[in-house]
Amino acid sequence: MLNAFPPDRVSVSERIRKAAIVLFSERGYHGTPVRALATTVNIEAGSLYYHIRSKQQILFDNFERTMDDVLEGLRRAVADATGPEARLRAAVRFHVLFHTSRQSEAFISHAELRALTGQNHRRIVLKRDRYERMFCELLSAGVDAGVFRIADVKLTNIAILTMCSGVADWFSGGGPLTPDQVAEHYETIVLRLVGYADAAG
Amino acid sequence: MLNAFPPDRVSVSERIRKAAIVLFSERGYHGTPVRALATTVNIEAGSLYYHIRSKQQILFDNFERTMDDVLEGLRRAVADATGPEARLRAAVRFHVLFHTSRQSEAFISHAELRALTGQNHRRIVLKRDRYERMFCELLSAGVDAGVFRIADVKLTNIAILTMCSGVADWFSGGGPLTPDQVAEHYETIVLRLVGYADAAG
DNA sequence: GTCTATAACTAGATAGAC
DNA sequence: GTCTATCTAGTTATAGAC
Repeated sequence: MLNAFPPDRVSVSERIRKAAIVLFSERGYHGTPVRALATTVNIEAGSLYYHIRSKQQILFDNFERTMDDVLEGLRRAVADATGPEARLRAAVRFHVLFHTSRQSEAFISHAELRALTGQNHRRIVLKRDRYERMFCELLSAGVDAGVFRIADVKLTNIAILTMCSGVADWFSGGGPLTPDQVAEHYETIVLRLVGYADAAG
Repeated sequence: MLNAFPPDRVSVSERIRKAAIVLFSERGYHGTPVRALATTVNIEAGSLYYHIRSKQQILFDNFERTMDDVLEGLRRAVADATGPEARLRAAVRFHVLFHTSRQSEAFISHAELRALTGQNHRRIVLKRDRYERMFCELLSAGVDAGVFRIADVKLTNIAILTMCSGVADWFSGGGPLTPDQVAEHYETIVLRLVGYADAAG
C-alpha cells in the first residue's frame, strides 16, 4: 500500500513547528528553551536557525495560523446554518471541536498571548477581537429575532467564549467523553444560558 | 487622624509579594526575572534573598495563600445559604467576586500552575481538586433535589468553573460593570445553564 | 537589611567548517 | 542542512563588606 507521506518525508520545519506546539503548551513559551526544541527534533540547537528566524517567530506563526483557521472555520460553520438557534449551535459545535482537535494550538493561543512582542501582539489581538465580534453578532441576531433573552450581550458573549475555550484546558482524548459528546453538551448549555425558549436539553 | 499602617510600615517581604503578583500576572513566572522584582521594590537583586528563599517559593506561597483563601471563602459562602438554588448562587457570587477583587492572584493561580515544580505542583493540584469537588457537590445536591436538570454533572461543573474563573482574564475595574453587577449576571447565567426551573433572569 | 561583586549556569542567536 | 564552537547577554542565587 502506498503511503504518500512517510514520517521521514515530513520537513524539519514542520517537525519544529509541531514540537513547538507541544512544548509551548506544556511548559509555556518562556519556559521552553530553543535547545529543548532542538532536542525534540533530534538536531543541535545551532541547526535550528537554518529553519527558523527566531523563537518569537515560531510563536507568532503558530498564532497566526491558528487564528486564521479558527476565523475561517467559524465563518464556514455558521454559513451553513439558518436561523439564530442553528447558527449559534453550529458556532459552539465548531468552537468546541476546534479546541479538542487542535487542543495544544488553541491552548497556546490564549495562554501565551502575553508572550507575543510589540507588533506581533497587536496583530493577533485584532484577529481575536474579530472572532469575538463574529460570535457576538450571533447572539445579537437571536436577541433581535426575539428568540434569545440576554441581559448583557457582551458579557454573555465573553462568558460563553471563555467557557468553550476552556475545553482546551481540560479535555483529554483518553477521558470518558468524545469531542462530539462534549460539543453536544456545550450546545445545550449555551442555548440554555442565552435563554433560548425551546432549550429543553 | 491616626493611620496605623502608613505605606512605609509595609514590610519589604510584603512589598515583594505584591510586586510578584503583579509581575507574574502580567509577564508570567518564567517571563519575570528576579531583577524585575527587585527593581519594583527599589532594592538590588541580591538584597531580595535576605527576604525570600527562591523565586519558586514566592510562586508557591502565593498559590497556597490564594487556594486556602478561596477554599475557606467558598465554605463560608455556601454555609450561609439554604437550598440548592441559594447555595449555588452564593458560590457563584463568591467565586466571581474573588476573581475580581483578587484578580491577579486568581489569574496566576490557573495561568502559572505549570510553573510549579514537583511537590509544589502536586500539593496545589490537590487543593484545586478539593475546590472543584466542593462546587460539584452543589450541583449534585440540586439534581438530587430535582431542581437542577443536568445531563453530565462533572462536565457542567467544569464548564461553570472555567466560565467564572475567566472573569479574572477580562475583568477591568475601569470597565462598564461593577464586580457586583458581573456577579449578578453570572448567577443568572449559571442558574439557567443548570436548568433551574425558575431561572427567568 | 542592603550593598557590590561574582559564581555558576542558561538563554537566544551567529559563524564557519564540513 | 547539520555540525561544533562561541558570542553576548541574561539567569538564579550566594558571599562578604558595610
